[in-house]
Amino acid sequence: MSDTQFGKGCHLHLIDGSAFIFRAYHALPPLTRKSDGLPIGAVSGFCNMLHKYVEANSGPDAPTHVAVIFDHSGKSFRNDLYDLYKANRPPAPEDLRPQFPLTRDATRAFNIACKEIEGFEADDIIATLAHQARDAGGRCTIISSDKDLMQLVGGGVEMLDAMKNKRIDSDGVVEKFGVGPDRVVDVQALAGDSVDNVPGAPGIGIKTAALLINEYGSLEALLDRAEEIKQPKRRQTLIEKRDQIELSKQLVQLDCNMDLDFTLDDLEVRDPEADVLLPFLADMELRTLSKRMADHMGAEAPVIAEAAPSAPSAEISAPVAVPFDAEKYECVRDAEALQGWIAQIRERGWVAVDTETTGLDEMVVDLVGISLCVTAGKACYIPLTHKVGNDDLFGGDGLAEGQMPLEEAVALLKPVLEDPAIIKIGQNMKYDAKILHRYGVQVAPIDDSMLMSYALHGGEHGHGMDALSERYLEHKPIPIKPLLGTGKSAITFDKVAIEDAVPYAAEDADITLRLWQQFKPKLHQRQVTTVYETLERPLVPVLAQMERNGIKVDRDTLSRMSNAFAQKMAGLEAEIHELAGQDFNVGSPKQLGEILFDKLELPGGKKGKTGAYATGADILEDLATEHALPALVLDWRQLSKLKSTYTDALQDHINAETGRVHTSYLQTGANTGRMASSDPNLQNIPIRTEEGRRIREAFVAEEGNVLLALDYSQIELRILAHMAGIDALKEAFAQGQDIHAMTASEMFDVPLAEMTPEIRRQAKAINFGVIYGISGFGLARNLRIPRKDAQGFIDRYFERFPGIRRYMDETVTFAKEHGYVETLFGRKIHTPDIASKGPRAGFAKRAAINAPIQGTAADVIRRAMIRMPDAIAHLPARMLLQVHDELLFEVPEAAVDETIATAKRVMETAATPAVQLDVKLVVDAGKGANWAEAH
DNA sequence: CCTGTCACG
DNA sequence: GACGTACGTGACAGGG
Repeated sequence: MSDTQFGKGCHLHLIDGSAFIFRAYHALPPLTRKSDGLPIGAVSGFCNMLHKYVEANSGPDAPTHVAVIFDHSGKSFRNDLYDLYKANRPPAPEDLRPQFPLTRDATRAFNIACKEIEGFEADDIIATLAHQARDAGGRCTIISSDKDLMQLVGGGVEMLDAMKNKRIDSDGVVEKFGVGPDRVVDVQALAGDSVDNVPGAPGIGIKTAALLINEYGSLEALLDRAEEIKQPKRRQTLIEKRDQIELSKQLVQLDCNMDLDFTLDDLEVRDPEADVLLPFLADMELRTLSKRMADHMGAEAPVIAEAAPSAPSAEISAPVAVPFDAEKYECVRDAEALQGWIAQIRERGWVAVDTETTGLDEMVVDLVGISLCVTAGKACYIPLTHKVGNDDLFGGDGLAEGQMPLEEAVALLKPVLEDPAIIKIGQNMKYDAKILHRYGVQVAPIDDSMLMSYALHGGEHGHGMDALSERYLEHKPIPIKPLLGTGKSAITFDKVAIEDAVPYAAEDADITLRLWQQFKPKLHQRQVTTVYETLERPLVPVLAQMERNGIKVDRDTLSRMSNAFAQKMAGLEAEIHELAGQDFNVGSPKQLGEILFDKLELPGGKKGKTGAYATGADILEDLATEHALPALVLDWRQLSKLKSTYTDALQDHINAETGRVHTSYLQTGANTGRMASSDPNLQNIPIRTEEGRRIREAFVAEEGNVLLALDYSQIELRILAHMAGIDALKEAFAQGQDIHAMTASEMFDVPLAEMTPEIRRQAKAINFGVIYGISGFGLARNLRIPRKDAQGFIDRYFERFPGIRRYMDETVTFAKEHGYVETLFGRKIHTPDIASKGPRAGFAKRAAINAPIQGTAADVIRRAMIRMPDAIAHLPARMLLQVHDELLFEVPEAAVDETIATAKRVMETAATPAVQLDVKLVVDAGKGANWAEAH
C-alpha cells in the first residue's frame, strides 16, 4: 500500500470499460478460441486496447492512478425514475455475452483496478471519482467519447477520445453542445437521447436546445419563462412537456456523490505481473499478445498448444468442412444414450433441434421423434412414437421396438431446452417450439437459421432448408418424398421405419447447425445483427402465442352465409346461361371468354400468352356497358370467391379442440419485412364490399369479451413524408389534415373548402401510386383515365413535391450501387434484378422504391408486437391477429378501455427510440362483438 | 403444376 | 420508338 494520499500532482485515469468492449467487439471479426470455440473477439480486442493504453501512458505525463469502470448488468436507479430508460437497447449479441466477465478478468490480469456497482451505471462511478479527484486538487482524464460524460469536464477534469486521440476540454464541450459543461445536462434534458431512450422535448435537438439555454441561462429559467417564447410550437412543447423534460434532466444528470467502498488511493497505478497476466493471455490463447507482453516484461512467453486434440472441434465462426455422412448419425434408443447427448449439449452451450411429427398443423399433430446436433456431422435421432410397419395385421397401432417412452425423453430434455444458458437452434424454430409447447416444454432461448437467412439475404432467394443447404453447404438434403410417398397413398412420419427416419431426421439437425455456424458471424459482418436481434428473433415467441390463441369463428354463421351464397349463385348462373343461349361453366375463364368474344362477339377480346381470352374484372367491367352478361358474371364471381375461399374453407379450419381458427404466420413471407398468413390466410378476409364484409361477422369474441381492432392510420404515407423529407406532408400530418384532400388541393389548386370527392379520389390514387413507384400507365389504369392525363398528374405532383422525385431517384441509385435498399431500422432488402434490362428492370425499380416504405411500416408494427406481451401482461387481453397495419385483440369488456390505451401507446411509440420519425404515428381503435363491428 | 382470378394491406 | 408496367401477399378453380 502506498502512503501518499491522492492530491495535488496526482493524475487519475478513468477508462469507460463498456465503450472499450463494444468498440473491440465491433471492430474485430468474431474470433473464437481454437480449443473450444469460445467467442473471444471482444476479449482479444479489449486486451489489445489495454496493452496499447499501458504503452501509451508510461511517459512523463503518466497517470498516478487508474481504473476501468464497467456497467453492472441489470437495471439502474434510472429505471425506477423511468421504466423505459434504455428500454430500446437490444440485448447484447449472443457471442458477446460470455465475454463480459472475461473483460473484467482481463482488467485484473493487467493489474488495473476494475470497478462496477449494482444499481448504478459506469458513468455515475466515473462522475463520483472525477469529483473526488478534482476536490482533492488532482487531475482526472476520462477515457471515453461518451457525450453523457461531458458534463464532468472542467476544473482539472478532461476527456480523452482514445480512438481519435483527441482531448476534450471545456472548449471541446462547447463545440459539441453549444454550452459549457455546467449546462450540458440542461441541453441534454431538452434534446433527449434516442440511444438511451431519454425522451427530452420532442422537436428540439441539440442546436435549438443550446440556443434556448444560452438565451435563458438555465433550463429552470427557460421552463419558468416558457410563455415568452415566440415560436408557437416550441412554446407549446416546453409548457406541455415540462414534466417529461424535468424527468429527462434527472435521467442525464450523473450521480457524483455515490458511496463507494474504495478510495482514490486504492486506484494507484501498478505494473502488470507476469505470473498473472501471461497465464491469462495463454488461457485466452492470444498468441501474439502474450508474446508481446512477455517481451515487454522480460519474461518467457507461455506455450500455447495448438487446438487440444481432445477438445470438441466445432466452432461458431469457422466451421471446418466436414462431409455429410448419414452412417454416422446415431439412433438414440434409451435414457443412457440420451444422457450422453445432454452432457455434450451442456458442455457446448448450444444445440440444433428438429422435431418430426405426424403432419404440418402444429396445433394438431403429434410428436414422432426429435433430432439433435451439437457439432457439424455429429447428430442423432430419438425415435419416440414410430409405429410397427404392418400394424393392421394385428389390428393395433403398436409402437415399434427400441424407442424410449416419449414422456421420459421429454422429461430428460426439458431442463436443457428451457435452460437460459443453452441456445436452441432451429430452422423455423416456431414450428418446433409450438410442438414442444404442447408437451409442456417452453423452449428458450432460441436461434433460427431461417430468420438469420432472412435478415442476411432477404430478396436474394428463399429461406427454406433445402435451398439454403444446397446454396450454402453445397449439399442436397435427403428428400422426404420417398419416405412418405405422395397423394392418396402418402403415410405420416410415424409410419416410416426407424432405420429410414434416422438419416433423414438427424441430417436436418446437422444442416441446421451448419447453417447457423455459417450465418451467425455473417450477421455481424453484414451489419444486420440488430435486425435479427430486435425484429426477428424476439418475434418468434410472440407469433407462437398469437397462433395458439387463435380466433373464435362461428360455424353456423358461415354455414348460413354459404347456403345463401349458393342460392344466389344458382339464380345468377341460370340467368347467365339464359343470356348466353347455352349452358357452360361460368367458373371457367376459358369457356367464358369463348362465349363473350366468339359467340356474342363482344368487342375488345384480347388473348393472353396461353391463347385464352382475358376475362379479368377490369375487362368485364368495361363490357358491362355492352351487354348484361358480364355484370352478372362479376356478381357470380364475387359470390363464388366468398363461398369457396371463405364461408366454406374457413369452416374446415376450425380446430376441433379449441373451436377457434389458428392461422400460421410466415415470418419470412414477404421480402419487405411483412409477414404472410396461411392455413388459413387471415390477412385477406373481405372488407371492401358490403357483402364480403359480412364474413367478418363470423369472427367473434368469446362470451363476455369484445374484439378490439387497432390500426395505423396512413402509416406508409407518414413514413414516406419522413423518409423523403416532404415538409408539406409532414405539416399536414402534424395538423391532422385529410392527407388526400391536402394533396388534391396542392395539385389542382382547389381550396380545401371546395374539395369534391372526385378530385380527392384522384389525389388518393396518386398518393398510393407514389408508394408503389408510380407510372403513367399504372395510374391511368387505376383511375381509368387516358394515359397522358395520368402522366400530366404525375408531372404536376412531382412539380409540387420535388422531394418525392428526389427520394425515388436516390433510392433507385442506392439500389443500383449496393444491390439492396434499406428500411429506417436497417433491414436490407436485396434487389438483384435492379441491374437487369427490359421489363424486369422496371419491376425491380418500383419494388426498390416501395420496399423501404412498406418495409419500414412492417418493422414498426413488428416492434409494437414484440413489446406488446409485456405491455399488456397486467391485463386479461390477448393479441390474436396481425394484418400488416392492424392488430386484433380479444379482451373482457371490463378491460377494454385500458387495453385500448395501452396497445395504442405501444403502437404509436413503436418506432422510438431507434428511430425518431418527423411525423407522429396515429392509431385508430374500434371494438365490437365481432370483427365487422370492431373495424 | 401452372395460370387466371380475386381477396387483403 | 416500341414495349409493358403500379407494391406486397395466399387460396381456389380450371385445365393440361
